[in-house]
Amino acid sequence: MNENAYDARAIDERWQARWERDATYRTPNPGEPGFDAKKPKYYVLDMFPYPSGSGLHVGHAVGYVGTDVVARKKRMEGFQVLHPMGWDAFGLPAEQYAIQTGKHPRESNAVNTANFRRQLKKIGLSFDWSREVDTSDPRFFRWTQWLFKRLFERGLAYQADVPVWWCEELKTVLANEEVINGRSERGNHPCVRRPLKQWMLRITAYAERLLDDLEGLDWPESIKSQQREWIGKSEGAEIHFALEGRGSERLSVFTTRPDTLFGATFMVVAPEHPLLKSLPAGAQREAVEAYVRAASAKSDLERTDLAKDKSGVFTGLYALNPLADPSDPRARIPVWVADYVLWGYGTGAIMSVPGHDDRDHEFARKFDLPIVEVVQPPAGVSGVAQGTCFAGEGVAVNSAPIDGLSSAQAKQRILSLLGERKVGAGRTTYRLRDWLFSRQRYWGEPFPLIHLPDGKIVAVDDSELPVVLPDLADFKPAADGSAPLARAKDWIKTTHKASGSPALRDTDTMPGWAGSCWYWLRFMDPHNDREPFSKATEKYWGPVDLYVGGAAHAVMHLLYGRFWHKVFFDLGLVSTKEPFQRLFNQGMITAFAFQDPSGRLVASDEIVARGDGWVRRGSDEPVAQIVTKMAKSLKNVVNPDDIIAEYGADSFRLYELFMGPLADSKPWNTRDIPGCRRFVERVWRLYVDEKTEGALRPTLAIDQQVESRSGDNLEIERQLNRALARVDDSFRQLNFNTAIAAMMEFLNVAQPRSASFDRGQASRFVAMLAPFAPHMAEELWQRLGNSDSVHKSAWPRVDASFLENDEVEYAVQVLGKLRGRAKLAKAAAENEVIQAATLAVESWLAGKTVVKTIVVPGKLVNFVVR
RNA sequence: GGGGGAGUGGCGAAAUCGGCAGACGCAUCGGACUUAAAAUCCGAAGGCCCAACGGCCGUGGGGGUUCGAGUCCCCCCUUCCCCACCA
Repeated sequence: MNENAYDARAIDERWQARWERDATYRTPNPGEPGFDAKKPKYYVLDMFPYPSGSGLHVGHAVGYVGTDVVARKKRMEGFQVLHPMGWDAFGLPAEQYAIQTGKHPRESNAVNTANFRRQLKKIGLSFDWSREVDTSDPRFFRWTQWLFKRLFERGLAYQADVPVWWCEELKTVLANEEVINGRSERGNHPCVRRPLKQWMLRITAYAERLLDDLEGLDWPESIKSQQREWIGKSEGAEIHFALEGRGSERLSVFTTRPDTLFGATFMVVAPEHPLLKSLPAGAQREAVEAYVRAASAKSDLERTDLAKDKSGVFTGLYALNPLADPSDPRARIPVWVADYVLWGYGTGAIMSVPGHDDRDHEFARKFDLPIVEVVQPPAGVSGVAQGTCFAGEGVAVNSAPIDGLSSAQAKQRILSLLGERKVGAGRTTYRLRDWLFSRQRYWGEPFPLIHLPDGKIVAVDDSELPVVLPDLADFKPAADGSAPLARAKDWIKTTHKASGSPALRDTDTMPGWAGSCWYWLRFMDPHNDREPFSKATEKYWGPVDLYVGGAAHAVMHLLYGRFWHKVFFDLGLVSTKEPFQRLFNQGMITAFAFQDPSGRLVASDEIVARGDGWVRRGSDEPVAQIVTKMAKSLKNVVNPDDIIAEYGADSFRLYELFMGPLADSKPWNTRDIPGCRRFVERVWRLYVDEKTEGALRPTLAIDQQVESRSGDNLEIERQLNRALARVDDSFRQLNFNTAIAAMMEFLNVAQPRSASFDRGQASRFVAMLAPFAPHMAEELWQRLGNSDSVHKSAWPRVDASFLENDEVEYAVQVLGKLRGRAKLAKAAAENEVIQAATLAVESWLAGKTVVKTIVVPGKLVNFVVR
């Protein structure tokens, strides 16, 4: 085979092996050999993957290719770049697989991570593999446990009896976030609520800071707003109502509209409210008990789905408006129970103001309860007087102490009245709940906690970490919900180091999120066996400068990670308040799928192209092309291995980026890849003559210094600088599609002028290409006679003097429509421009009067005529 | 119901500030090279009308601002993602 023919596989393999041998992408830490304190740092991080059994598909890879391009360019620009990769290895799927096969999850994890590592290496990603971490490795989770201990010591971890989501199929407790419409997020199995003793993390203590600190972050606005939504801060008041005939017992409610207090015509408590457990015997009590029983049997799905149709029962109790004149009959308010009031939010009880709250309005209509107007809407807006509900702000009416005040003033007034009488106060409530942090599962970090004979729970000594998982043959949770670790009888028994007394280990494990709450810190100092990471490395590397991943993690991972990070900040372990300075969501890679006329999906491998459409193989039935997620069931999943085998890693990388901006979701189309492959080959032929022996085209072998450029060489130089400027620009929005287009345009100019393409230009173009097509760039760089890696060379700089031509072409418009063109010197004066433009559109101006002339220098002339 | 995106050729997409819509690529068509094909190179191509010169229309739809709108404003439609009785 010809030495000079482009051979993607040989080039990929040669340079991947060389990079590995030379540790080209190894990044030293402060104090290590090779560390250069003068260089600025840049930490570019991918959301590390869960190493599933099915391997990477091209959708996972797009983000990794994007960050790789960033990392490579930053290195060339003189930054010390931290760009690591690892495995988020604990979690349910590995365990489910283990239950089915009887194989230890550790084994399948080793197989899966090996496969992921192999796939990533084939893409030519410049990770510093010496920093690889695996959250299921004891050397890693030792520190997850150590950090949990710090939370525990701070009182941020506590045990509580909570009604939790229990999935019978998975035999586990799930977090609120893992249950969607009453079914498990993973597997879509039905879930029910059930009280169990669980470990909770007090994330609510950080709600305010998690909200406030979003401000300074360079994150997509949509993610910030999702986090704000999730934290759900609302300001209002807690008001205590006395209960008729129940002595000092109070019913407390939370409201954001204390100004509507006098419009409360009934109260509603959640079915779980303790007040309901002490009702006097009688018909009301029986009705309430029946209602509560029915409500608890309902899944959340039913409770929310039936939202349109409100249900409820009168409890027989009356509450008393704390600010009303007791002789006013309106002061006596009936208390109902209804499941539209949620026990988990606020106080689990509300004052119902049907005139000014849509839900209360609906309830009042259904049960024929009185509706009183206490807020007069602005003129022209309909309200209670017109038989509708008005939820906005207006002027208080029918509310003796505040009549005539605006809603805002009225709120203040009511708050001070409540304060004076000690029947309420301002209160801020968050939708965010404490985080249910324990699982009754096998494949997770054991809690580093032990139970003493006196019932106390204490952490094990730091020297006893890690608490490793016992080896089990059966990983299944028990039918009663107890954890699999409870069956490891020898493992459970231990000794309290401080007192020497016997103790039992906690048998719960942490949820899949635990490792991902701090892994970016471990990457900074992955081999440290005295601490999770040293202060010096954190001070140097933190925070993450660019964090790239899917929007799927908008809330949970990013909120949990921020929470832990803030705790670390308070403990003095980290020097920044926030872990991720810039967050970027890559778009989803979708794929084409096909639908038959009835709308059913047809697997892609059953489709053949016919004419300008598609038909199902072996039939004339036309099918329509649609865009969907990549899914096994649609048989439209694309594996990068196959693409790389056919086209090479560089063409694969270029296509991933050329499809569109990194942030956009866009459909994969393997048929488009040859365009990128062709680009790669054309670049190759610009440097290498495939028919002759030399390593380079003869013109490039000569190192000619160009003093003053002219002709084709000048044209190439201009296009090179234009391309470089566009490539530089593409790093702001990570729309590398435009960078690649610019390099293609350069090629279209340089190729026909290859005789004038000089060595200096050739070097700069290879350098520019290096982040995108690193293998071929390295090969050409070497052929240009360099001994060091192109990836350690300096990023070329734009010479602005070549960005513009001396001659510019003006577009000439008449009444805003393009009618002609005029070539002019760049420096041409305005009257010269107008003169030339007039000439260019003479026939369009004939017989008309020019009433106005607009000149945009260097671009356009527009004549407004009559 | 609420929040956030998106809608541009047959397809993926470009288009700093409001200034030549469709760059770049795919597919398509034509040409060169070849015994032939592939590859490669050169060229055409938004739609409609026209023999042609050329003209008209055109960025989901309808209004508006402007000399000029894919871009700004108002209304509407479609679609994707997230949250959904949070008082």
